[in-house]
Amino acid sequence: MISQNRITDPSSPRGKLLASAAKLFKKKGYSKTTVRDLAAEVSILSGSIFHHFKNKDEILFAVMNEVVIAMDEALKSEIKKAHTTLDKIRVLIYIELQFIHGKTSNATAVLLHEWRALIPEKQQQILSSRADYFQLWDEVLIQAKSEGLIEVEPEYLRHFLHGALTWTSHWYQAGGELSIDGLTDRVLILALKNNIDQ
Amino acid sequence: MISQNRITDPSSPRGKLLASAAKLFKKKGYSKTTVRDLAAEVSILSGSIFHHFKNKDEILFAVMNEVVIAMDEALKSEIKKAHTTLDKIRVLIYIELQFIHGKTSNATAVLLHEWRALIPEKQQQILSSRADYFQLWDEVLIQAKSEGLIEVEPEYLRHFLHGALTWTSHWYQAGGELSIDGLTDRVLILALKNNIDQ
Amino acid sequence: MISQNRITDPSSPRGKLLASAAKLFKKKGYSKTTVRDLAAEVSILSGSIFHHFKNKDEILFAVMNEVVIAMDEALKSEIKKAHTTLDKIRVLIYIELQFIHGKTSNATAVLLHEWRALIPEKQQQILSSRADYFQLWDEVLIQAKSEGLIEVEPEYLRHFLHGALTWTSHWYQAGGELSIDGLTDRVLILALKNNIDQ
Amino acid sequence: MISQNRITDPSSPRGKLLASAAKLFKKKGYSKTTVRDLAAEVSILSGSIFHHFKNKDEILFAVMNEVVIAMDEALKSEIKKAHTTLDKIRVLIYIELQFIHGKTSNATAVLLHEWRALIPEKQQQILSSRADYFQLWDEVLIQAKSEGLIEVEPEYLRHFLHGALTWTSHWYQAGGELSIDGLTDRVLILALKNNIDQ
DNA sequence: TATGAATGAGTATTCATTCAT
DNA sequence: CATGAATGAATACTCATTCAT
Repeated sequence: MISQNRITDPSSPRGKLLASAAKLFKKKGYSKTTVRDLAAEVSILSGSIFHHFKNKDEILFAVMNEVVIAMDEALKSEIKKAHTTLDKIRVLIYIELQFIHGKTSNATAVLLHEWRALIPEKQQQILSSRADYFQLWDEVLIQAKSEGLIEVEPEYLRHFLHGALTWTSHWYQAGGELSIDGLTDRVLILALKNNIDQ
Repeated sequence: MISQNRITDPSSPRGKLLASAAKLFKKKGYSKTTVRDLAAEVSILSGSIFHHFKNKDEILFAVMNEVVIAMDEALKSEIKKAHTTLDKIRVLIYIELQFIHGKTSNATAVLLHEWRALIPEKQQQILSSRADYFQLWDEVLIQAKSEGLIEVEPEYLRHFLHGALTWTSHWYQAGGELSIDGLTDRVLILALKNNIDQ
Repeated sequence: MISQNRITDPSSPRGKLLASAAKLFKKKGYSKTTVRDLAAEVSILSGSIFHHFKNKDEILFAVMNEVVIAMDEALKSEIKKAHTTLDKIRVLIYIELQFIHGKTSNATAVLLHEWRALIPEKQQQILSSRADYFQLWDEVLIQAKSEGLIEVEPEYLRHFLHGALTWTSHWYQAGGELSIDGLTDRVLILALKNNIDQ
Repeated sequence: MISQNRITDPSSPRGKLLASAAKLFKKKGYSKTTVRDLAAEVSILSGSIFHHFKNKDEILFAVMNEVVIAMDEALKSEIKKAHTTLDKIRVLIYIELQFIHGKTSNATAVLLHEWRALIPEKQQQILSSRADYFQLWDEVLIQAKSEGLIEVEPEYLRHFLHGALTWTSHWYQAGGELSIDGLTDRVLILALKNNIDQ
């Protein structure tokens, strides 16, 4: 589903490093993950990390940046396939949940929860990469508002949904009794103006 | 509005330390706030901090614990004054927003965003203090469900709302064009099953 | 048995402090015993210690000095009562064991084992107070040598016996199957030239 | 004389660190020797110490452990070469004096005098390594007792001699008028039952 | 590219001591 | 005399980063 353009080959040393970094940053937090931890995870010595990344910041940035690119590409690709505005809203929610709970959950968690660990300069870079993604959300929600599908102002709704979705990483377990589709359905109910019976 | 039982007197040395800690932990993050930073903020020397708290962990815990207690007391007190279930749902949302964006916003931000920095043992303590607060939410939402006011299962809805509210700290600015009351209204729309016209 | 001249009254605040200091210094070592530990032991606050002693060094010095004085007085007094040289040697050994394992064992242990913790200047003071005590040992042993009671040179023998006696604090338990008298007998055997049958 | 199995190569960084640690721990005591002192002694920076040892405790342990191993090996090897029980007793004393006053005097002094500075858990490890050494002493002394060479019970005698020998570090100067052989002779006189004329 | 020893600035924490009350 | 909050220098230890091999 997700195209891998501009994404490091996961079987390369750099790719393995990024995957391990995402895993450890999620598990222990960025600041508590040492470069030595990371080196140990990929069975090299700490000094060798710096042949692949200039410094620890760069690793965090790369983890985040790759997931940002992947999310944007995935959303663009899936939105195209959706024909009604309702379907498009569903895609917005579903893709985000897929990233949070699917194969890229580690990197996505890092993007969402280690934001402040990133140095401000690089936060800006990520934000501008992420603008496209939010733009897609806004387009769909503005259309939905004009169609009377939603009630709350699109910008506010985007923030509300983003918050609700992000927070699922703290309580939702993929593989439990509630599927990601089921979860998507419930979030959709929140978003929509239920005036008739949807 | 908020009773101050079991809360450190804010004019005491300990109280000042806690307020400054909340401010700095919010601004720079717990792990990047040094004990020296904190001491400088209250114009004492770093060693003197340990006259008031056994270690840095204890400070984070105290900041969180006081806000947990205050939230619980505030919610209990306001819920009592609300007569309809609809009013009660509004109170759930309003109180949380008040804590996130009002006078206790620093401490509340720390509670919500520095969770992982807290050592696991103390996370447990906070969680059990917080159980009361969540219990209040559940009681109201279960009642609302039985009255047909909401559609999504109460537990899921609580998580969605909690996420949406928490996330407001990243984008909403109190004092802007949208008041906290206005913000509360919008969140309420999400929560409710709008079958007639609310 | 031990006269209390020049020794602090044990029921006075200073006396209680010294007794507690001896106890703690023996148990935890001087450097690991904090002024706060000591204050807690006598139920005062740490700042109050400095009304009784100028600094921590002084406490260690006082503990040592009092036991040095007491040992000297005890030995002088008991030697007088011994009539033969053999009896006197026995007294040398017995008194030392009595101090190491009797009521003053804490302070004696501190004197013997915390020597290096004392600042050099005060080590000199203790050494000169202790000269009298060693003088008594030397007088007795020189006489013993001239009578053919011992074989090894008196000065060496004094060191050997002193080492053997000091070391008993690491293995001998008063109140066990071997009494202090029994222990004295065994040390005496070492000291004496057993040419006939002692 | 001393085989170096299981002993760190003294020319390696770790070996140099251990030698310097032994020297400083003897001179100033363990607790008064700072990690910075130690680093300065080997001309590295304090942080680099922790490249070789996990913490300060480990350094003390390593110093003690190496000398314990060396003493055991030296004693085993020399005891084998002694044919009579009398010779063996002499070896017990001589080896201990060699360690206390010979090339390994620093480390041996640390083993004997910094015992309490070692954390209890590691004291146990040293004690169990040291059991072999004491076992050799006991075997020889028990044999000596059965041959009528000594009078005092072997276990007590071991403690007395150990104390007397340990104490020599406080007064005996190698290279003075009394040689280590001469010192050994004097201690031997203490140990033996001099019934005829030895 | 990988190693691993060394760096050096930084961290939380300790503790004897002071002093206004 | 006692208090207890504050001091401030010192401590062990951490860790991202460098660099000769």
